[in-house]
Amino acid sequence: MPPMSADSAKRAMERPLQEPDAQAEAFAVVRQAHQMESTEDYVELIDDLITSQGEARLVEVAERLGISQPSAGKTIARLQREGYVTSEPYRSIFLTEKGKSLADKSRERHDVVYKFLLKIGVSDATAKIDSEGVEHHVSEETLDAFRRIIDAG
Amino acid sequence: MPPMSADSAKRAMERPLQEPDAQAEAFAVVRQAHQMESTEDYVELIDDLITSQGEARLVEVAERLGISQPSAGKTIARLQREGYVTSEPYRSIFLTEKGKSLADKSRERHDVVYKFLLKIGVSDATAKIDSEGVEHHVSEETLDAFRRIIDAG
DNA sequence: TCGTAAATTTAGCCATGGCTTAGTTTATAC
DNA sequence: GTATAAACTAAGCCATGGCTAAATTTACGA
Ligand SMILES: [Mn+2]
Ligand SMILES: [Mn+2]
Ligand SMILES: [Mn+2]
Ligand SMILES: [Mn+2]
Repeated sequence: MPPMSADSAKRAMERPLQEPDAQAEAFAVVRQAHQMESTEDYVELIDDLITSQGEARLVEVAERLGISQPSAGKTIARLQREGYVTSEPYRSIFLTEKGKSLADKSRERHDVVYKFLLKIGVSDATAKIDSEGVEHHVSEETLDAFRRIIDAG
Repeated sequence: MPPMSADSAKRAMERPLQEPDAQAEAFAVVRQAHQMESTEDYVELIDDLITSQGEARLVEVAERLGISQPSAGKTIARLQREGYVTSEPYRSIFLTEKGKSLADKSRERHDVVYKFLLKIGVSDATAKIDSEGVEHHVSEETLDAFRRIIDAG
């Protein structure tokens, strides 16, 4: 073992390692969230497009995600396999019950995060950007804390 | 275009779509964050292990990430290719200057998120879990807002 | 010292989600 | 109605990050 610097010794005292199991569990939760992340973003976007424009076309989904049409199309195919959307070749995309319900849940959570960031003084542009990533990693407990602050005055 | 429900009409008014470019940019930022995410988690963990236990062994990195040793080993190999760590076969893992500096930056940001969650009333266990994911998606602007709240009273 | 256990590496599997290029179908404008 | 443009699909590439099984190296205790 190499010798320890004064700073390192101090940091080791103030910031002890977690239990291995607890730490592994936290990373597992993050991996699980990432597995759902693109599904959530897609169904939320599809639902928003249907609401705002009457239908969700692949070309618009791809443009708003900032990826190529074939990439978006491949993920839509997975979502169809998994029962979140339906669509026939060359036609627009629809949400199943399962997809609609996930979209509603995701939008609600996304909105809480977005409004919370605005509430604590983050700019609108930054709140939009940060909430797009953060939304997938907040537990119900944290969302409740966010809601309390949104509702406080 | 199918007809619109009353709820949908209301939602379309209250929650208009973003500009396509702005929305695409937000998703691009999230994808960029995800590209750095495992790198940040690894160097932060390796640095913590070196500080607390004198060295970082693959077996411990894998255990704390909750993944198999070969999976961790493969990512360590990438980190070495990219200049974040060094290690010789069957030996422990060291951080380069680049790796150490990323570890310090990541730990600082992680700690801000963790302390912020505690401050707004989230439990310790949940704060540990949520901060592990959220840390990668908070901008400097949002971190400053978090710091203000941590420092307030 | 030497045999066994632990740690590490190697090889190869899989899913996801990016990409480009080229072909096909549908929509539009004249 | 038909030519052209737009939208979509098909095929195939790549990197990441999971996994298991098997080989190899190192560490350790008797
Ligand atoms: Mn969202
Ligand atoms: Mn998102
Ligand atoms: Mn994430
Ligand atoms: Mn993390």
